[in-house]
Amino acid sequence: MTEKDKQTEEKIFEAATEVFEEKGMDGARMQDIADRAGINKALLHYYYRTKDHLFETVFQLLAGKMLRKFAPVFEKDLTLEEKIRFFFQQHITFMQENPRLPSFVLNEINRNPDRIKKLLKNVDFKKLWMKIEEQHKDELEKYNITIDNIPQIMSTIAAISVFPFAARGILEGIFENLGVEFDTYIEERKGFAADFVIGALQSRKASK
Amino acid sequence: MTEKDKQTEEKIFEAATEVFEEKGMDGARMQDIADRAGINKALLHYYYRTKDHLFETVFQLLAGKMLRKFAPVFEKDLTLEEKIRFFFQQHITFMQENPRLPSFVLNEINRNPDRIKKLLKNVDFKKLWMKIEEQHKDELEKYNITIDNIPQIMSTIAAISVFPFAARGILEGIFENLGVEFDTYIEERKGFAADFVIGALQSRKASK
DNA sequence: ATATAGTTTAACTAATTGGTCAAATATATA
DNA sequence: TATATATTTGACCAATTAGTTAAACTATAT
Repeated sequence: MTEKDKQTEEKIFEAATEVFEEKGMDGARMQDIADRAGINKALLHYYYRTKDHLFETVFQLLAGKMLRKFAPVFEKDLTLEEKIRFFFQQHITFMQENPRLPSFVLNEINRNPDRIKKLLKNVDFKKLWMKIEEQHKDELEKYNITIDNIPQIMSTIAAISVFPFAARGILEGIFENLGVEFDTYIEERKGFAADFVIGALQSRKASK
Repeated sequence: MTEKDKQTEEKIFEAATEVFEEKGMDGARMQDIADRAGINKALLHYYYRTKDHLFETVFQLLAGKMLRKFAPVFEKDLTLEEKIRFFFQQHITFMQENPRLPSFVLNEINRNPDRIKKLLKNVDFKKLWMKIEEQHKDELEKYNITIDNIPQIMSTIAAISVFPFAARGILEGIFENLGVEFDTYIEERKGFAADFVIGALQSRKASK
């Protein structure tokens, strides 16, 4: 009972994830989700009352999963440069396994910005910054990283990691023209991104 | 006649642009577009037979406009570093004026990758590379930029420019937490992005 | 075995939505 | 002015879609 129950609920969740990632909230059809889960539409509504409810459940879990991928970086006992390498390695690998996730999450947040608030309400960014500050005091000074420029730097790191997946359609279109494989490009990117960012940070030594 | 004709067609196009950018193809409603254009739904269908036709018209024009913004960079007679500064300045300013465009275009291409082919079929990237190569031979050598790493470098530049708009919802959510204004962040970004990329490229001198 | 509670289904409903049509109105042309 | 042509409208249609319902089925506990 509980066994079968979980099986069905799990099947629904996986099917819904697929369909929502492919088609988005508006493009997704409950019938399509039911079909992929191998069940009947009424059963779908039995488990998740409405499409909105199902979407919200799927979205919050997926978006949370994606955002949490940023967290372990702050915990590890590594130098700043090692952390940057570690981050790109982990984050890009995660997106290789969930290639549609970034585009889906970004888009649905843009379409309804309130959704992000629920996810971020437990995160205290000021505290996070203080943590980094005491962990990497001298490195931050060396690279001239301050609370004032951290939004630019962090968003740049995120951009370099996430953008290839968010813009996959365009990149694949261009790469086709050039004879480049997207998968190869992504594999290379883990190292390239780290080198690029570390290089840029090192060049900041001079300033200040 | 032709006057009023153009007025109506223009009004429809503008309304459709707004609605499609906000809601996407699937979320957009013909009634909503008609309302915003101040006309009747039947008239909408009189000018653009179907929703698909209207969408395709709007999409091709907007996406083309966005992609063409990358072009002038290759024409100008500037040093490579000047070109990088010029690009971020121009491109980010353009997106300030069309803030929903990047997310819209990226998303609709991911949802239907064939759309990009029509846009790129007249662009010869190999030729473009050869052009850059002869314009900036020594600079490319100095920064160790080759045909092999150009996809990584170009996509990184695009990422740094486009990502803030594609991820605007999330960034605004985080910035709120930090007391940072998105508009200020974007204004700063024009310079920051150029410095960051040039710094990263300069650090590549050593390699090779 | 049988009563009970949870599970699954086929058939149905109500609302939304893209698209049509015939009639009305404005505009240009002869 | 009269006629043809282009534009605009309100009312309508057919298809799709989220959600409901009542009945059938299954497993478990007594």
